[in-house]
Amino acid sequence: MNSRAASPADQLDPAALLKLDNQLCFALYSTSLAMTKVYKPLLARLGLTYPQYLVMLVLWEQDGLTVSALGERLFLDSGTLTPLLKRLEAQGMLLRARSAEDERQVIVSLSETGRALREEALAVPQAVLCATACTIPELQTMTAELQLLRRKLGEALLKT
Amino acid sequence: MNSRAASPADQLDPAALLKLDNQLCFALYSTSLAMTKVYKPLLARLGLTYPQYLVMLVLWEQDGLTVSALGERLFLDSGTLTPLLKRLEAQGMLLRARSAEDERQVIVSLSETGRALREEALAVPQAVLCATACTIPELQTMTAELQLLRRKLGEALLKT
DNA sequence: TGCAATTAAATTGTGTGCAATGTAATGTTC
DNA sequence: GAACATTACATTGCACACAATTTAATTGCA
Repeated sequence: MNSRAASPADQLDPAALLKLDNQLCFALYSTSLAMTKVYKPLLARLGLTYPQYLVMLVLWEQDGLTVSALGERLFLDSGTLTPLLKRLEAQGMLLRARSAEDERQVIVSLSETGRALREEALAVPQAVLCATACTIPELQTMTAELQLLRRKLGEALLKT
Repeated sequence: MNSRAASPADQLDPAALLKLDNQLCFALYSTSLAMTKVYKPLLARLGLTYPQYLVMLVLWEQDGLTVSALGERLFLDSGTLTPLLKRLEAQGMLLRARSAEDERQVIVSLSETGRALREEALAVPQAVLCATACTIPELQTMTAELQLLRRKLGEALLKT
């Protein structure tokens, strides 16, 4: 028998670590999916999916970014962004144009429609805030914790 | 001018709420994707994707569940699970069989291979724990917070 | 200058998520 | 007990994610 006391809740026991409800990864994964479901009806009114909304959020902050700059901001690659941006372009939300200085780059810029959509989007965070049933400080704390975790995971990935 | 002081960090300002880095949803979404990337090489050795791993975690806890019971546990529907389970079955990890009592139900049970895979999987949480560079209590706290948020979002979804 | 190495997007292929629909089995009601 | 509703799963279609590869433009360097 171990010198350390064993218990069902013991988080260092490999078997306990394997339980679904003890795993941060699953809490993260399932909560992220739940969040997307909350956004879905709100964004449907704007004609956007959740990843498309993220792209618009970035462009509303800074217009005229390249695909790779968008990707760095969102942690997504061209394989995800290229078709997504094409759909947004087809909807008339933005324009994609090869850069004149560097023909390899594609500059993504908002259309008038896309820029105007920001006004409609201003109501979205409030509605989500309400759905979370959390206070602003609670949300800020959790956001900061997740950003820190994301950074640590990113660093771990580099070492791989 | 408002009676309340305005500042760039003001979280009640609709424009500030729309900033990408102020949004919990994006922290959640991007961190969940980063977590999946950390799992990827670890699970590749087991021949599993991350959602497939989640199914195996559930079955290692309780074998012989129906598709809908698996779905309730993982917050996924049959449109996601059916093809995923078929792939796991094709890999020889599990068996799918119509229930004798109720022919509408499909019982999912581990194969010997699938049950044996648990031994290999025991090392996975440790490796992820290491990648997070967090202490166990930190992870437990964040997991509990996320589970609470998931519950609140689930309740908000019912009201829709 | 010439050309290999690098870089930026796009493309391809696989595997989810999920809404909407289909199908077959089971319950329910009169 | 026959018609109808409900349930459980499967299927279809669309939109991500992302690894791997391709294509085209730029850079670096001998």
